Amino acid sequence: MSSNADTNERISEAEHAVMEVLWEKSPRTAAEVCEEVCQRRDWSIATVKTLLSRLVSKNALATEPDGRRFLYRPLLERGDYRTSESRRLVDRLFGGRAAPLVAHLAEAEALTDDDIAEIEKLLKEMKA
Amino acid sequence: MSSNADTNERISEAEHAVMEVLWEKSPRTAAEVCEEVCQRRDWSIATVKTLLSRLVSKNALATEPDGRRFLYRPLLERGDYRTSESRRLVDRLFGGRAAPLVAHLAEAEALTDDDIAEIEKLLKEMKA
DNA sequence: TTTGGCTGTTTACATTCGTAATCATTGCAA
DNA sequence: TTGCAATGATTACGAATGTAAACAGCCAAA
Repeated sequence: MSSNADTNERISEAEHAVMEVLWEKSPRTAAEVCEEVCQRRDWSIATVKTLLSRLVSKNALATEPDGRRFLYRPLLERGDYRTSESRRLVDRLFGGRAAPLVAHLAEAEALTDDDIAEIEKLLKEMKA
Repeated sequence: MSSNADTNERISEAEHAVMEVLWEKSPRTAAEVCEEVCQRRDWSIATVKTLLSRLVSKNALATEPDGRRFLYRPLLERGDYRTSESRRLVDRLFGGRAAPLVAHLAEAEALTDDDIAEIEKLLKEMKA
């Protein structure tokens, strides 16, 4: 069912990159998060600290003190985030219906044969 | 195959609302666009004019003079926009694979039975 | 011919976002 | 004990966005 911390605030793309790191493993310090993303995104530690703060004030992350620094852990769950972002897209672009999205992906050839097979299997299982 | 005006610039959500109106029917004047969205989004005509200008400078709309006003028509195609936005989401949230997105929608119960039936039919047709 | 509306253009202004630099505190090494 | 290094907090600042108001040009009605 997935939980719900009241994360009404919207999470930006840069913030999302930080969330991904913490979803993968948490809790972590700011420095540890930086180790994971700073090279890839060409960020400085300062940037990471800013993003962490913003995520804390948006209630997407919780902190626990560890000596004189913080350990950060997600409050917002990855599944919930995926759900809300997916829903936003479907609402905005496909009138709220998911089927047209899949149709579109199919037409746009964004689906490989493997994807198609996989999705069919998924749907079959769903109905069972 | 869908065409390609070089619309590199990102289109914001408010701008997208304007695009939808013009995708539905074009060309239209600023006033006509306003008729369609101003109530719904609680915008003034001034806002619509700003958005139209920004879309023109982003190469998403073309104008043709009609007397002393402009008629606006889309350059960016709806299908292309949907494709790029969908791809963005899939890349950002699902590692670039569409199947996990569908799986997620299914798990999140964002798919109705009708959706599932419809998607199955679509996929079946695709393979044919 | 004057003037009132429309039109597009220019300017405005508060928020959010991306990306940091600086500041203040504090525990640890010398 | 004292100064440095690490860490969170505060401040910064330009670009994009949402949302408009002000302005300038011009056609049509009076």
